[in-house]
Amino acid sequence: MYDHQALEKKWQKIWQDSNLYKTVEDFSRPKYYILDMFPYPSGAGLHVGHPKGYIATDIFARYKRLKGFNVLHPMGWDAFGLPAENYAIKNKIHPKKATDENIATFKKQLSILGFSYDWEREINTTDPSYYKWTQWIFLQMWKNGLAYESFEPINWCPSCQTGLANEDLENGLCERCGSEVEQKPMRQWVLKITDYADRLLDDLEKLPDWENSIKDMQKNWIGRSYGTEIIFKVKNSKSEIKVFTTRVDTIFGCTYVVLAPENKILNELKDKIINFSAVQDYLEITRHKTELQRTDLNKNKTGVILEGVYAINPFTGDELKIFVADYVLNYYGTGAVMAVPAHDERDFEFAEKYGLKIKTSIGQKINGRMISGAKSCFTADGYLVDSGDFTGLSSEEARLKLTAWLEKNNLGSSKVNYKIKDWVFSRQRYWGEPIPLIHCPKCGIVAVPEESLPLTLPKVESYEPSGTGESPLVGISDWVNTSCPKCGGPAKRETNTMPQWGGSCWYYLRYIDPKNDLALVNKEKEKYWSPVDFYVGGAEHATRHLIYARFWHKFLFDIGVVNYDEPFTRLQHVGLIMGEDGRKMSKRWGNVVNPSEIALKYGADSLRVYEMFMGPFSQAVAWNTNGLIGARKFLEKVENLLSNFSTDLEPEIEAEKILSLLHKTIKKVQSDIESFSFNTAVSALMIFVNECTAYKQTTGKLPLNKDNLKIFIKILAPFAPHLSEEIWQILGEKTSVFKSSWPEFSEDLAKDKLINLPVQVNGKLRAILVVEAGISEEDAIRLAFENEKVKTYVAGKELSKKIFVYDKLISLVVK
RNA sequence: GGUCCAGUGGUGGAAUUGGUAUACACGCAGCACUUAAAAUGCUGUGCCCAAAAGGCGUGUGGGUUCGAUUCCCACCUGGACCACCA
Repeated sequence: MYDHQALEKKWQKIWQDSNLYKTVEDFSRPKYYILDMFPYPSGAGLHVGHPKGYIATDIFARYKRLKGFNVLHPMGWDAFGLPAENYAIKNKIHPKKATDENIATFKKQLSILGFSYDWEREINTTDPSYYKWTQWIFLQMWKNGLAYESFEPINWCPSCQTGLANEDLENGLCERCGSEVEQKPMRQWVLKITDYADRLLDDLEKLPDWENSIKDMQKNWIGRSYGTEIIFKVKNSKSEIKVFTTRVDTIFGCTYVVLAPENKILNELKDKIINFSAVQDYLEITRHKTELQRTDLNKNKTGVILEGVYAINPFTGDELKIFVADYVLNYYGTGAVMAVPAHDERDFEFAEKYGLKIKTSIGQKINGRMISGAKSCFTADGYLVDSGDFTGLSSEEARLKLTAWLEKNNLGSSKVNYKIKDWVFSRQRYWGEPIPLIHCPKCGIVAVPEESLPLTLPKVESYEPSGTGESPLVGISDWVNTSCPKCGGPAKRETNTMPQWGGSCWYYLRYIDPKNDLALVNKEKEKYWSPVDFYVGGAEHATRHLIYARFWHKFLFDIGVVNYDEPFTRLQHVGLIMGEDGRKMSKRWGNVVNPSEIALKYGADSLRVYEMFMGPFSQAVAWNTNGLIGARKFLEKVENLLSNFSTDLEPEIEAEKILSLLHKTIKKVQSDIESFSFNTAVSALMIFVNECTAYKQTTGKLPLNKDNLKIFIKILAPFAPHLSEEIWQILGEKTSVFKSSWPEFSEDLAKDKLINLPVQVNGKLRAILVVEAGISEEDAIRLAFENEKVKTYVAGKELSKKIFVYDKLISLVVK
């Protein structure tokens, strides 16, 4: 047993007093920038799941320092956002005060775990000297036409009283409070992320060290699809209906056309629609539906025919019925689709319900014969049937030829569509960065001059949303009423604030140069430290933070602020730690485990080792206090083995086997840290300690001399820094183990002299030969045949095949 | 419905350019120490069989191979993300 509390406290103080983790600006050394996704400092404090990623990056940072790298490993706070604001409303406390208190709690909790952050670089997104630059970036985007004002309907959360981006929804519900989101036309600021959609997608190729799962999620989210835009003329009218389809090859099966309820063309056709009042009734019903009701997959598809108007199929000249139906979304493609019930399930469902014609235009070739006229809907590619001049072509060929025909006749063109929408970037709430724009009745929208940034948040009496869809800032007339920077006349400030995701889009750049008041980041420093070499955090950020940050970074690259157009070279996501009951840790289930309590009771080192040992890093695992005790026992064994070293006999013997094991362990731990396989690294350390303990028990001596024991402490140190530092000093060292260097292993020593060589007969394991490594095929086979066990299986049989895999196995086949 | 990932002992998991399946840890059982318990140490622990020998065994079924947890095909189950995206 060792007194972890005293020991950990002692070393944390010494490390802090000696500034051990201060980043040195030595540009001559190779750098390594390893970053955690910075936390939102909530009132609830940390639970044991939060530090999992921080422990991993801490181990990695310590390892890289030992390897001789100049390491940047900072921490900060993503502190704007709704929870602090809601807390402020409830308790009448300024959100800044609540935020500062939470940060203090978080920082204390983190410090107990012994992380090696350079706290001199701490940043806070709510600090005006920080958000000055968030505002500055916004202004650059605005000046470059990437931020625009829009009045389109957006997602509105009635409970949070704010507009939301598409990314902020979960199954049509507000991700934060679970309320049903309404579509509400709002004045808002939007960032043109769609301008970067292609680069965001294509440049994923530049990121081989990102996990595929995250890249796939981003690809999905961006959702690029290649297709064709087709013009359907409206009979006896100048109006035309544009549709987007990826399956132009099915167009000869098109039997009607469907418009989204919000499609503007409805207004154009108004006078021709005989049953317009029925149509209006339908639009009214749709308007009152929530997004959730409209997109519910189980719902019955509904729609109304537009009597008296017909669309013309550009290929066949057929007159097609036109419907309005809310299964067509106005915000994707053109807000209108050509319906091919024979080859699209949604259209099929709709056509069946309303008794519409179903016409096959794609068939399959089976055994060289065309099979067409499938009874239900056939959605795969095939060969065109009943398709005029295009009959017989494959779907793929047809798409090219049909599109070419449309282009030639000015009836359409090839077109790319994206699922990703422009980013709704304004919130009607208080606790966010003010958008630095001014509305002047004469000059229009004018930027706050850069030299007067930051535009700070004014103090308000009440943080309640105004209830009118505007932020509480509208009530601060002193602040709102200002003069136009251009003409000097009276003008009003923009009262929307930025969403929580703003500050986190570029924070990793600020750590490089956190106190610079003249620039976002000094160019020379940026060139040295950027990009982030390794970024670790939760997978829930795959389609928000990580897309947003890549977008901003590319923009910053385009305007020359950064020197490379991708911000994060390697990305690793951390798996959740679930409660002991297998459920997500939450107050609601009463299964939250507090890391500070665990660290005080069992030691920070035990917690660190356990969290790394639990299972594969990226996988979700349930917390288990017994498992934690196992990690604690391992450290006690280490302590027991080495801390009373000075009273032990100085070992003269170098037990050969254990020396070899030591070098194997260095090799294994090193490659496991590099690949983030901490669970097997810990296991290798345990195996080594078990062997030493067993040796000591039988001989009463340690199997290794002091220098070799020090090597072991070096590789243990990143995992259990406090205990390792203590033993390091007991072994006679005066400076920190973290000022030493990572040990080199000897390939020669790490190799086994004797190996097990399994012998299989007819695919079944029959014997294991212990032989010298590097044994020749001839010798190995001879030994195999001399083996009694093998003899019983091969005796009297004919040998038909023998396989020898060098230092791996022998496989004999007999008949 | 789409995209992706995963199914191995009582539990967390290990092993993949195809080569001894179950490392390491937890749990459990037995033993030692103890008046006793805890702690600690030792031993055992995939299944069938009293044991040995042997057989079976990595979700299910098939295939390729001297050899498959690993590769291929089909299916089942679970998870993550997205979802009427035309």
